[in-house]
Amino acid sequence: MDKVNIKRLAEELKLSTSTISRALQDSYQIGAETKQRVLELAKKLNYQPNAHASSLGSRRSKTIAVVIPEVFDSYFALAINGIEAVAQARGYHVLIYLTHERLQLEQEILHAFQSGRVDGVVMSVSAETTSTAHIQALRAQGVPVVFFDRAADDIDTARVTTNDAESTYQGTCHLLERQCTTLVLLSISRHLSISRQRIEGYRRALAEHGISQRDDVIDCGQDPEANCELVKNTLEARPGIDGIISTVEMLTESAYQACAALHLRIPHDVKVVSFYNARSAAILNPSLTTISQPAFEMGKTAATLLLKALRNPKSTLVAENVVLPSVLTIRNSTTFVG
Amino acid sequence: MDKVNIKRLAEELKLSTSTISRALQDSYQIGAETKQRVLELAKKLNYQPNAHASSLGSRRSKTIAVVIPEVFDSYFALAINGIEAVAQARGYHVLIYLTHERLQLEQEILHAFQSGRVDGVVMSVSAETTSTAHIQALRAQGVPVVFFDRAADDIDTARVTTNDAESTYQGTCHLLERQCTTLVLLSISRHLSISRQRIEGYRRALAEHGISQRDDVIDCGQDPEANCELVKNTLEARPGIDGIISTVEMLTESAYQACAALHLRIPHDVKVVSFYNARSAAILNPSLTTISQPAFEMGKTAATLLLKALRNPKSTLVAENVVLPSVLTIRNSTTFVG
DNA sequence: GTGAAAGCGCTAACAT
DNA sequence: ATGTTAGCGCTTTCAC
Repeated sequence: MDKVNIKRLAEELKLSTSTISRALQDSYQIGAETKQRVLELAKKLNYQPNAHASSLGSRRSKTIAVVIPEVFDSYFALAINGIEAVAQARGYHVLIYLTHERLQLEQEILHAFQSGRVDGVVMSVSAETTSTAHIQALRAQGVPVVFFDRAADDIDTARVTTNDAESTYQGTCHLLERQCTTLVLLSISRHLSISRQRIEGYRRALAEHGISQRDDVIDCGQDPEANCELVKNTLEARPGIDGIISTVEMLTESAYQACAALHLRIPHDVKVVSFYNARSAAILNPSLTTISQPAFEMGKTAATLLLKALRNPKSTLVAENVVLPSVLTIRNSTTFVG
Repeated sequence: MDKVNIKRLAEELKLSTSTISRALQDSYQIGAETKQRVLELAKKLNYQPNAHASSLGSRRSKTIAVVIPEVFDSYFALAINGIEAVAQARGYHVLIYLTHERLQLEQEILHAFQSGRVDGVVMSVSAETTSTAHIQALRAQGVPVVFFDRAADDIDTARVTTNDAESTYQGTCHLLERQCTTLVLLSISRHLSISRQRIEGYRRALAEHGISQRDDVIDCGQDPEANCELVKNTLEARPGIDGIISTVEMLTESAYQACAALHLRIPHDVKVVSFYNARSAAILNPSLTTISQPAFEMGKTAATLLLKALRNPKSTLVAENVVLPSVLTIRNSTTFVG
């Protein structure tokens, strides 16, 4: 029982390996009848093409990499689903790499991609990513990169984002319309483009309502407990706060728990709106007013753009910006309580 | 500017390609000084080894596959983190495949692994997986498979599970101790080993409390709305129900919403305990009593077992069963209300 | 429409 | 400690 490879098929059918190869690729040069025979024997012998040999020979791996900070938030979990859906449909494989929000890891990962392991990359930059030379270097090697959600501003490539500024603006306006007078915004990593955009939308809403605040952006970290403390301390230090807008799903928990610890009732004392994608929003205590990003679609779109670029050899990925809007869903955490 | 490969390095240093190859692999046969020179030039020229050529030549891909049903539940998201953590630490790469709970997809995915694309597989079977020939076939080809969470009973290999029966038993006892008299258990796919185990633990608890019930297992599907309807209909049809135990994170939402729709108060009218891993458990309305699996550790352990097996060529993966206990955390959804 | 042959870039005996 | 030499299994010109 020899291993079944292209050579074996060739021998059995008294054809050359190149004919077999072409037949398996459904090449137009091969006669229908021959194709038929090849496919039949391949199936009969349970032939499985060696992916590495194929990649080596063709210089295309049919593999894309997904580089993301974490998979805790529902956002990235849902985005993976979207990416995987289109990849699977097109016969592509998906390698997952987590940067754990560290620039150095991100650099190492991308650097290694120069080996040709992957044909392209779909990524969301880490919270630490200020310098982007590693991304540029990869692109210079001809590996296309598509950003989704968290993009690097200074790189001209396709990106799929949501209307960060606008949706935060809407969320903030919503709080203000519900009679909030003093707000705080929970943020991570201010040099992240999306963070800045969200803050900008927030500020614009405040400005339009004639409100000027200072020190109203709380920079949180990765540790939920520490963040909870941070929020708690802020709420204690400035008792007037009656509205919280959280820009990350993870921070919702900290906001709720900080309020609980201080016996502040939501929405009575403090109203909360959060970027949030998990279905649990509806069954929180109280149910949460959310800004939810179309995570699945964003992943799907990013992967689609990448695969499209991969189709023509001259992988020309133009600086295209697809914006998929988030939706504000009003629930009890911002109910007006006269 | 030629492409920089091992041959190029060899020429520049006037060494053979094999010496370069060995030096790069830190072989003991190579002199320290030579190694030094090779590594320096490699770095200087930004040499990146071609992963496919390497895999082809060595017949080892340094890649493992993760095959899971979905990434919606926090469980799998957390498990991915665990798997990725150990893979990254050992220089392995992680390919993600989603079966979307479909046996056919799972079969196709595993079948394709016979090509040598991956060195091993960490998997959780789909809800439809009754036949396991595809898994056996892969193992027969010498590709080791480690199960985590959802294992196939009839396959003798390493598996990492939680104490499904025992923890469900505990959760059920907890409900009974809180004076519940009529329970239902929300399940998916009864032929899944873990489902059966959980049901068994549940039944044992009931039996020990002298309770015999019928038709108390509700078989849910993948659609949250449909599941909600199902739960609602059951609660309506049998008004005595005062305790729900949900065996899947996703079903918690359906349980909560069904209760809300019927104006049943949790925990007053109905108490709820659920397998649940998301941090949001603490801020649900009411906060949820959970049985939480050590998801990250389970992923980590499964990957560790796989990589260990991969180290010795004779990939002997014995039928070893690592059980990491879940923890019951009591919150308000099961508070006793006299 | 099919075949011959030269790689793809690296690994791994086998030599020395 | 280093070199020689075959592959690994497939793709892809270039012939016919």
